[in-house]
Parts: sequence; C-alpha cells; structure tokens
Amino acid sequence: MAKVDPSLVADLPLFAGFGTEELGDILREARPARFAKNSAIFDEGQDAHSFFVLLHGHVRATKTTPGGEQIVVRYVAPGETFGVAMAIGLPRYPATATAVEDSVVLAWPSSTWPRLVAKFPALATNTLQTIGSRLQETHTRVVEMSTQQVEQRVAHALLRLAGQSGRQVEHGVEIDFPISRQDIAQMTGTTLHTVSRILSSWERSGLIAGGRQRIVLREPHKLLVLAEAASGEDGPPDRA
Amino acid sequence: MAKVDPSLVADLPLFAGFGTEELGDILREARPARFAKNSAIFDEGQDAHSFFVLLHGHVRATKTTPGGEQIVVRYVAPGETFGVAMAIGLPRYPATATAVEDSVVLAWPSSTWPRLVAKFPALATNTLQTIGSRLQETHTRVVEMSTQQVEQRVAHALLRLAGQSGRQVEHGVEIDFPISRQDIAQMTGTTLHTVSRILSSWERSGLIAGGRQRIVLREPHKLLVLAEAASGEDGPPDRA
DNA sequence: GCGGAAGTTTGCGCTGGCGCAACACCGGCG
DNA sequence: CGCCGGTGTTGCGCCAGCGCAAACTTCCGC
Repeated sequence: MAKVDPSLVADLPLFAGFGTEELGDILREARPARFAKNSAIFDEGQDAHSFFVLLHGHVRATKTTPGGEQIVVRYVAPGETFGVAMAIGLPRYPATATAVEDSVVLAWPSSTWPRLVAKFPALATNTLQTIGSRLQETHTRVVEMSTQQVEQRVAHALLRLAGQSGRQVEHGVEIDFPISRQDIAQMTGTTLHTVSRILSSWERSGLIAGGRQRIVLREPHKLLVLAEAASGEDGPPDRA
Repeated sequence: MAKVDPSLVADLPLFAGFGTEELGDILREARPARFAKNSAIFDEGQDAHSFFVLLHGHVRATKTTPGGEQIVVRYVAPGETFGVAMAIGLPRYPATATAVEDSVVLAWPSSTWPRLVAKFPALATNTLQTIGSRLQETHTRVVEMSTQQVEQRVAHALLRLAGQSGRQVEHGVEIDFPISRQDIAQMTGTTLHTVSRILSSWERSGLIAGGRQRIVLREPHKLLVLAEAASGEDGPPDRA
C-alpha cells in the first residue's frame, strides 16, 4: 500500500488547520494514482466514485452541451481539489476531467467523505470556502461574458491562466501546460478562429509569443490594460 | 424581542436534519426584518455584517462591472439563503441585494456563523450543498451563454424563473414578482431592446402574455422546445 | 525519414443582435 | 385630472465575430 507523506500536502487549503496526526488519518484513506496525458480521470454523468487532490500536472474540466459542443469549465492546478461532486450533494460528476499532461492525484472514495467530515468538521468549512471562491470566479466569468468583447475576454482568460499556472521564463510568463486555441475558445465562449486571429494580432505586436499549444505572455501589463479597456473608451461615462 | 416560530422554517434546506430544539437555538440568534420594495438589503463591497434567509417576497442579487453596467446574478425566492459571504470566507458582499417587492427576512449577524457551525456542523454541510447547486446553476449559465443564441437564453431564463417562482394562473404560469425587460436582459447577457423584440414576437404568437413588469407563460412547453432547439437544427448531427 | 493527423493561420462573405433614436404607454403623484 | 418619469416598443443601419473553406506547420508514429 502506497503511503503519502503528510508534509507534502499539509499546506493545501483543503487541509488548513489540521495537525500532522489528523492529516495522517485523512491521508490513510487516500490512494495516489497516475493519469497519462489526455486520459480521462472521470466522465460527466458518471457515478461520482471519488474525489481528488491534484498533486502534479494539470487537469481540464469540461461540460458537454446537449448539442454536443464542449466548453471548458476550469483548469485544475496542483494543490487544488476536484471531483467533489459528492460533497455538494451530487451523485454524479457534473463535468468531465481530463489530464492535459501526465498528472498525479490523490483519490478518496466518495464514500469516505461523510465519515471524514463527521470526524473533521473543518473539512466541510474548508471545502465551503473553496467552492465559494469557485462560485465567485464563475460569476466573474458570467459578468465578463455579458459585458465584454471577445478580445477582452481572451485577455482576461490568459491573465488568469498565467496567474494560476504561469511559469517565469526568459522573456515573460509562460502558461505551464499545453493549451490549444480551441481550449481558449471554449473558455471564453468564442471560436477557434477568432482566438487564432486575436492571438496572431497580439503576437505581431509583441504582446505574446506562442507556438503549438504554448503561450508566453511577454507584456502582461499591456495585456491587462487591454483587458480592462472598455470597447468605446474615450472618457469615463457618467453612470447613474 | 421578536421570536420566530421554528415550524415556519423547519423544512428549509439550510435546516435539514435539525430538531425543533436545535432549531430554536439557532433561531434565537436571528432577528426578522422587513424591506420595502426597491430598497437595498446590502450593497456590493460592503462589510458582510449578516447573512439571511428570505421568508417572504423576492430579492434580486446584482453585480456591477468596473464600467458601471449591472448584471443580475440571481433572484432569491422565499426559503432560500443569501448573503452568506462570511460562510464562504469573504469579508465583503460580492453583490448587491435589493428587495424587488416588500420582503421579510431573517438575519443573523455574520459573527454568529463560526459559533453556529461549531455547534451544528450540519449547517456547514447543508450550506455546502446549497452553494454547490448554485455553482452548478452558474456553470449552466456559462454554458448557455457560450453556446446558445439570445432567443434560447431568454427562453431558458423565463422557464427557470417560472420554475422557481411561478404562480399558476388562469391561462398559464405567471412569474410571481415584478420583473422588467431590462432585468431579463441583465440575466441573459443581452440588451433591453433585444429582449423586448423577442418577447413581443412571442406575445404575437401567443407563447406568452405580458404587461408592465409582468410575464405570463401561456405555452411553457412550446417555450421549452424553443429553448432546446439548436439554431440551425435540421437533423441530429453526428458528433464524435 | 516519411506520411498523416492534429493544430494553426488566414481570407471572405454574411448575419444576429447591438446602438441609436424616436415614440407609445402606463401609473402614480401633485 | 393632467403631468411626468419609468417602462416598453419598434425602425434602421452597422459591425464584431461567426461559419465556411483552404492552405500551412508541427509533431508523432511507423
């Protein structure tokens, strides 16, 4: 039976406020697992058998519309929890989770959740905070999609990805996992083509650099300006 | 000091699994309050001093963009909780809450939350489920905004409102609180004008009936068909 | 090293729905 | 009872961004 070193996960938000001993109790119930790049960790609609903490790699969560289109719900970075359907009262996963690069997770059978929560109530409050901030982020996304142009939404998306999973490189910040134009389109509610056009234009003006499934932000600050700029900005409107 | 009859709130999701006695303990900390139509219950950015359960009336939650535009986050129906910022770790309200009609709430000072949760852990898990389903709904909204036409989004919005706060009337289901075209526009990420055009057209074809701040769904089923229909539908595409 | 698949770029024409503007309507208040 | 402000309707022109189509590039497996 594989063991997990408590010190590796002690400072994750999920485990805030736990001592080494309690942590050991919790980790004893988990088992580590590896997922190869592009493999599915679970599928939308499937029985929510486990919940996870991502230790290494990156995971993409997607939802599929009745019409068959996919949209990207979020990217999971190391240290984050995902697949907590059971905790929020869902018997089935509401989205599909796919490893976008080779990834390592800790998995707890969902059936352990009630027992763990009963024993460690702080798990519930920690999860509440996590879900709460995800709700906030999702609301922000709704607001953006309601009020901003595609170009601004793409800028925001890149900045958010860089903030969450950016790696400092020679001439800027690189998004630290493979991500296609299509993915960005599915995050921002637009099409592959439009994203490609926008990124090309930014690349021409030196704002970013890219490659196949790679994006480097060269001028994050300028991108931020672009993201905040109202389309027809020519002075602060006097809103009532 | 006003008292609250436990039997009035015993079957709210927030209090699922509580006995009359425990309920009394919790309710002792709350005080009821009335808010007149169009008055603010709290404002975005303000200190999250209290959290609430809506007993009567309807409340609209809105967010304001940096540019000054408003979008409607949700409508709160009787029995639902709102303003739970503190529970999800936010010191300030992330949105503005306005009574859209004369409303009665129960208010707990946010400072009581940690104590209540410590004493009654089920409060945390109940809230987790509530927030979880709100996260789901918000994701659904993102998906809709990403993939559907305005007309379909408006149809969905009306159906959701009817489901949540519909009142059976003579010739259909009426949305049971005052709601303007502008509000619907702010829920669906479009403009007042487009909503007006769509509703007019639906009214002409008998799908709905309306009036100032009133909407009656006459043919919910047809509306549902409209909501689900893909724009260029001419046969089920064979999606991989 | 050679194909083929996946990812990306780019041109072009079209249209959904936005922005503007003017008007009609309703209801409440003085 | 007449005015006035909030609400709703409608016409018109325009353009951001989509859909389609075709070519190109990079990576990977054989």
